[in-house]
Amino acid sequence: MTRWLDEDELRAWLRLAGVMLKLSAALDSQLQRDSDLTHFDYLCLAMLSESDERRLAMSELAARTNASLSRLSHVISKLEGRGWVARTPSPRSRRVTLVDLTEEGWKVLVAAAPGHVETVRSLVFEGLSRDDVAALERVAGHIVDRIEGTP
Amino acid sequence: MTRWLDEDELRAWLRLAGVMLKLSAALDSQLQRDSDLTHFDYLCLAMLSESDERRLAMSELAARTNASLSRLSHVISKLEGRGWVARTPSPRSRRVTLVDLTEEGWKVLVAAAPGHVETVRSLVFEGLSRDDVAALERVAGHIVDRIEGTP
DNA sequence: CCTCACTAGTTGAAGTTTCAAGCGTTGAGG
DNA sequence: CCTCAACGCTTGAAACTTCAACTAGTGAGG
Repeated sequence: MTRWLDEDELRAWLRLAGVMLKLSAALDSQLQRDSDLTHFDYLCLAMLSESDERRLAMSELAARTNASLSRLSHVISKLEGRGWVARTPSPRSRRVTLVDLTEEGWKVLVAAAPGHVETVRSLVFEGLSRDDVAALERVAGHIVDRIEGTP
Repeated sequence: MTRWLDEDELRAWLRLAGVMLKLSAALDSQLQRDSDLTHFDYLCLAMLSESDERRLAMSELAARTNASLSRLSHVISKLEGRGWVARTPSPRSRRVTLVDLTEEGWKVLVAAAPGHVETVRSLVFEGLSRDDVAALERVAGHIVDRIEGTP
């Protein structure tokens, strides 16, 4: 027997589903319009910029951006084509590919960041109390944990 | 001057971004595996099934599924090809297209629902308190409202 | 009545993501 | 040493989404 969602859960679920569809669309469209970047492109550049030497192995970057290696590989090829990242073989192991953020890529990220952060602030955090932010972190963390615990 | 996110906001934001990427991927993959349906396909069938006469105009369905008309049109063509929905011109206005859920489509939805609900329950609600559910609804509602208020 | 801006929907191409298959590398066990 | 399964990554095709352009119908204002 299926345990259906009760009334409260259903309302919460529909809103969460709305957030997933609309928020990611809104972020994509702002970044696309202002910086010719996908939200996922942005995430890649941002993760690289925050790592030591601004460089990461493909697998590590895939993990940090929650993406499949295949998706990442295609996107990195695109970004590489634009000169924003560069692939270099790892000296450590010949099957590892390292991705570097180039100076160009860094500039693109720096130029895109303010608009993106502004959008996130205005769509998500504006008008949210401290408690709301804490609850958001707690609940979102819970969901991510459950997903990662169920492969 | 950009107002950056503070520490708490940043943590909450990274988790929320994780939810958007991972939860929708998880839902898609469960539905794809078990019922050969996209989460968006499922939403279309579900919205139709809950409406009067199991029929809606394209625009109305687009609004309820948070999709562009173009995206919807392509997907409805696919579902129509499988015999799960049918397009009929509206008697009210010749530019309106109505979409009906067919008997076949209804069966597909009924077959897919338990597994989908089970997945949602297990990834989202299992282990969440009443208060958490309320907070989720409140915060998610807040975000959706802000997006809809900023077109 | 017209006109014209707007609405509803479709379409094809371009861009993105997934899927499945494949290639070379590594390392644990025999 | 070998072997072979697992790892890290890439690739091409298929599936999906977006984008821009387009058809056609509607209705408010003149």
